[in-house]
Amino acid sequence: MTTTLSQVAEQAGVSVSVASRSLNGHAKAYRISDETATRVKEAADMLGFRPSQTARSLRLKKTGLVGVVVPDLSNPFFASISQSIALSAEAEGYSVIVADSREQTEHEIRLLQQLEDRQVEALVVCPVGTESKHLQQINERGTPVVLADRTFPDCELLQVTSEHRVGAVTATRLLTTKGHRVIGVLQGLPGTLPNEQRLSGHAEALAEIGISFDQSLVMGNNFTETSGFESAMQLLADRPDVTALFAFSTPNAMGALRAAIKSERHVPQDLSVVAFDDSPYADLMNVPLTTVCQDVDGIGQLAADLVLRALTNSKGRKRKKRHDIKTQVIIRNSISSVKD
Amino acid sequence: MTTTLSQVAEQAGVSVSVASRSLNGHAKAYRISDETATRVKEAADMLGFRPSQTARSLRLKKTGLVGVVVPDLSNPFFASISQSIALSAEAEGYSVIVADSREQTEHEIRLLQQLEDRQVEALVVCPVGTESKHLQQINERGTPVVLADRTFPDCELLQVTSEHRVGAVTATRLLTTKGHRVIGVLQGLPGTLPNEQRLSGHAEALAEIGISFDQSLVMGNNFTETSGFESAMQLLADRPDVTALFAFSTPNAMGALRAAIKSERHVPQDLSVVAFDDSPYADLMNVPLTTVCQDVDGIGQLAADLVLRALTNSKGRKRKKRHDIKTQVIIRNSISSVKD
DNA sequence: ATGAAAGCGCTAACAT
DNA sequence: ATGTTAGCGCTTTCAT
Repeated sequence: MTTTLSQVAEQAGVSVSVASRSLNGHAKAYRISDETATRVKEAADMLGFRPSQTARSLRLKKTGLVGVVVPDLSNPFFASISQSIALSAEAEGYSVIVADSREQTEHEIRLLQQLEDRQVEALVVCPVGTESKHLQQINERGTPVVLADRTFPDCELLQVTSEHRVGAVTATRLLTTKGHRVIGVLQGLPGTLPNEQRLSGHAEALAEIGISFDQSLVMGNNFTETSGFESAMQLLADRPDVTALFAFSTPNAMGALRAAIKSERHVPQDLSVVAFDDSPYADLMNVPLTTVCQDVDGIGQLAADLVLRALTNSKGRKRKKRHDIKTQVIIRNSISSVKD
Repeated sequence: MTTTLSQVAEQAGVSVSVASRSLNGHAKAYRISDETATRVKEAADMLGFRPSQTARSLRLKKTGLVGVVVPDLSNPFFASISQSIALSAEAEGYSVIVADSREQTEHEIRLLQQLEDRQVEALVVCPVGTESKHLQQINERGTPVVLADRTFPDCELLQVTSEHRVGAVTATRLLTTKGHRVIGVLQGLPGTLPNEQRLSGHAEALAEIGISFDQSLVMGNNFTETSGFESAMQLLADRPDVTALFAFSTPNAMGALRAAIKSERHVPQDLSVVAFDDSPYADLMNVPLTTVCQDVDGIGQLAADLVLRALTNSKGRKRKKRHDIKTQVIIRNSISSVKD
């Protein structure tokens, strides 16, 4: 059914080695006569020969495969990152295997195992959970690993993420300068670095004006809309003195807007909202959202860049491990001054 | 560095065949003593043996790979489809290679070639362009191809898409029953089946009330926001008598909303808008959008199902080729009665 | 300038 | 119950 190299060789009346060399452009390096080379190429064309990548991979110990593991491919943030990797990889002749860990460490581990078995040459992972040991092990075993978004402190892997702390300081200042003093926080997944750094940035901005951080104003367990909605509902019920909300993700913020509607608070008159991360349609919302937005493409492209560089370059090169990508403030209309 | 089967065999003091059979659960089929089997497994564990999928693939002529080709992975619609395939495939032990064709046929062809060379066992493609020949050829050469979203008439491939025509009839009726007679259409990519079927459904709904379809009311060249915005601007300028817009995608609709703002028309008072396809936040828009929404997960899951079935089942089985997934109307607040 | 043959790591048909 | 060996399709060393 499928044509093999030896059939091409036979058709062209040469040996497999000559056929291989002719087709791989090693013709002159092996001083194969032009005439022979052409004959081989014609035979290959005629038979519709396509070299088996599987056989090649085995022989060359090079699969041309890059693995990508994300917690939720339907989340536009991770979809964009996957796309960046895919486009860069394709341009260099690599293919990318994507795997969706469904936010669960056990799946992540299983998928990584699978990818390692397939001998991907490098991995980009947006990890779940708070442990990086398994990732470091893979890296030590020889498959370069690049972390994106969810990174780890004290970790020797290449990492790309946003300036979460700085961004959160900015966001909170946006509120405090308008006089807000009781700010509810709709957090994402506790324990993840982005979440903790944003919390710490928030606390820092509060400290600047002499307010101490109040843990009871922090609610939520996930970057999802459900978490945002439920946290906002509870916060608005428990703490009627809250005048502003800081949502840690776009879905969190959407949940907050729904909660505001449901509890009959007008944004921004009765309640101010600021979100970490932007949605493409944030300006078309019933309340145009003020956001501190991440450079998603920047993160994806840098991750892609690092991973491909890891493939090409001398393995042992020393280079910067952590990369923190700047965020950008977009002022819209979801914040008002507190009235006293 | 990496352990091979023969090292395991040596360590366990058996031959490679026994090692292979023990580890693949063929122990009893080959009446290998339990004791031996255990010894092999222990050796494998001890050495951290992981069978090379590459070698396996070559030997078994089975790569365990499924290819997915989409026009734009950052589009939530295609991201969801890719996710469905990935999740289903992973559950069956397959891995998926995703490729992004950037809406260009030439890229699509190149990527498909690449995937075929990698000997993926099946393909799900959301094709670009109006030609299906290359896809049919792949299918005939032995790699089952399932088409999703962008399908083709008179095509023998398995296909999954929405009921575009029916959905469009519904959408247009939503407008005509409110008295709208001059309806602008913001179309997507002309020539694609979803686009043409929606046009035809639109014309059909107009015909029902004795209006003939006016081609000059149709604008746009893409499913993007830019296309939606520009088409709406032009339409509103050229045809001041337009009272309603029918947008063929969520991004098209967002463009329309921006155009409405820019040209100082209030939706729905001065202009009604209906969109084909829903956004998760459509209800939080400044104008909550009335939509005819596609069952994205339904499409993805069925496509995944068909493709995995094609791998498992007897190849020659006769089954339904085309699957049209129902759409659902979601009434919100972007349509008003025409005032006369 | 070309060919023979080894071998990548694995499975399975064929011994014994 | 276990071992030997061919071979999947390719690249490359080592002849010639």
